[in-house]
Amino acid sequence: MPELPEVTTTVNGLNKVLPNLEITAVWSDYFLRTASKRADNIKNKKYFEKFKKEIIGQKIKNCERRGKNVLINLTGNKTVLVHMKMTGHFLYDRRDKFIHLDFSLSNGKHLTFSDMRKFAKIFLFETDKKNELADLKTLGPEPLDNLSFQTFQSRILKKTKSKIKTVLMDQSVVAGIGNIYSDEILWQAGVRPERAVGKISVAEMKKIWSAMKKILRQSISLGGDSMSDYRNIHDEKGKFQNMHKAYRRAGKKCSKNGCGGIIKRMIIGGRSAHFCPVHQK
DNA sequence: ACTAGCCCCTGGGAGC
DNA sequence: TGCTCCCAGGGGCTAG
Repeated sequence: MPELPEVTTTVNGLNKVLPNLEITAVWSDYFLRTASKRADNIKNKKYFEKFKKEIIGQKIKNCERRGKNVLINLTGNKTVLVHMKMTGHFLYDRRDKFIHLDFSLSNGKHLTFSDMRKFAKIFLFETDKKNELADLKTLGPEPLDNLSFQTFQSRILKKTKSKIKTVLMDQSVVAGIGNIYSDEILWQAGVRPERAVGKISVAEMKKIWSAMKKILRQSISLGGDSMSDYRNIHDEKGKFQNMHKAYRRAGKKCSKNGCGGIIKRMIIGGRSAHFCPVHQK
């Protein structure tokens, strides 16, 4: 599912093909069977018509990532925000069975959005109001943006009683980490996902901090994780799923040297957590 | 202010 | 073969 490395991969791909292209038409069928309760989402037909009218004729300036959100900056002080949620991904000049949004571009090609489970959240806002946008201003710092250990630790420790996995996945603490990477980070750091944050030592916290940076960077270098539906904009799979040590490996041997543990699965905060009961303490 | 639990959604896999 | 049931889960929302 798209977490920081996958969204980064998508945005890097989009920035290679989209800048300076004009949006000439927009199509969607999101609202056919899905009536969004939120007025500001293209799943709402009225909103989609307005969205369409406002972006046709605008040029794409560039794309950026903030947390798990894709921001497509357009001319005319407009930005499209896309949260891909579980199964969403952009495709350039490609289609698949689950296209629910299609931008026609001035070079004759299409930017499409595949979203099997239709969980995505997509809306338009005024670029200069970015700092006031609730979806963005509640996000914590970017883990790969010179996030110091001191800052990381102090943000984590605001939730002393909460479980470390839940806190790592809390977007207001640190932005961009979801279920896959929280499992992998904690496996690497040797810390159990259900440990209360307040009972984690400074040495362990440092291991979590450095594992977070290492693993996110490693996944970006592998083009992200395609165990589920994620594909890059050319419909190619990433390779991080081949590196999993914990996520979805319940019942398999822990691959840490000399460990001998068997990966276990448990539910934490309504999400499945995977960990090694031997070397993760 | 916190958390637990439901909801959105649909394909894939297991079981019969 | 084909049906039913369960599972995947980010994040919004509500009830407690």
